[in-house]
Amino acid sequence: MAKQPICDCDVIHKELVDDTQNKMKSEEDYLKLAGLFKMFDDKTRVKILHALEQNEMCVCDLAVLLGVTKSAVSHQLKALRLANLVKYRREAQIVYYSLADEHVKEILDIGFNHLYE
Amino acid sequence: MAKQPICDCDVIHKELVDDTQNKMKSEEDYLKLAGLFKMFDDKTRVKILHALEQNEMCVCDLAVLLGVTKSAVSHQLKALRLANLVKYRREAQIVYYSLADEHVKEILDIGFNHLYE
DNA sequence: ATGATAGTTGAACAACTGTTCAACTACTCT
DNA sequence: AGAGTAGTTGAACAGTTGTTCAACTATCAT
Repeated sequence: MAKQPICDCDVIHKELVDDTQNKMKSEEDYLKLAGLFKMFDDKTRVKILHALEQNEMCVCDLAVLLGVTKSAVSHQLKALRLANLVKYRREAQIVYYSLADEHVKEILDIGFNHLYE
Repeated sequence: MAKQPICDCDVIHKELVDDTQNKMKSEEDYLKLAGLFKMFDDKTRVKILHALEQNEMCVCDLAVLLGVTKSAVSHQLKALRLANLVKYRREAQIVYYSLADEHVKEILDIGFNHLYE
């Protein structure tokens, strides 16, 4: 049996669609953008990022602060590291994490601003 | 058998943790913030938002533009509506969607900026 | 009223995500 | 070398998410 078509309707505003099409970015850009915001879409991750905005801290500090296991924190930090949102330095057994750059703070701020208005 | 403790280590930097604790926001705030960014964490949704930044469009236009069913678009638009990120007006059978406010554009822009540097 | 088009909704399903557990590595100290 | 602490990793599991399908509502034209 036939698959359902993508849109079972006339294209009502062809010019508008074409104009928009031209202004759109690449598939890859949207994927990257979604990937970036994905790092801010989870309660634990935003807490980690906001905490690191206040102070550089180690995995254990964050685990205690957030009330989750070291493992959970470490997994999330790995994701944040891969997304280049946090950086770290090792001092003996302890690994200290901090925000990678000002962008992270900017994104958090614009988000908080949106909520408080 | 006993549950694994949240952190099987000494709290190494108690003062840092306490200081950070004081600067943190409420549980609810982080939930809302994550909820906001969740609307930007999906390829289809950012495409919809970026498309609506260019032009006001109806559900069918978006479906054709993005190559997904009307249903998929409608579901996502509902989520975006509930998050107050898009608004709409009905004209006969056709429902036109557009961005709710400048904040959405700001968030998209800061995201794109982060990618292009 | 009937038929046609635009849009919405809920169920179903597959794919993805976040947490924990358990086992591991890395480093320090004795 | 051996014990102890900090951190990482992969498997497993439950919970969530995005899409489609099918059935619905809403509006318009005849």
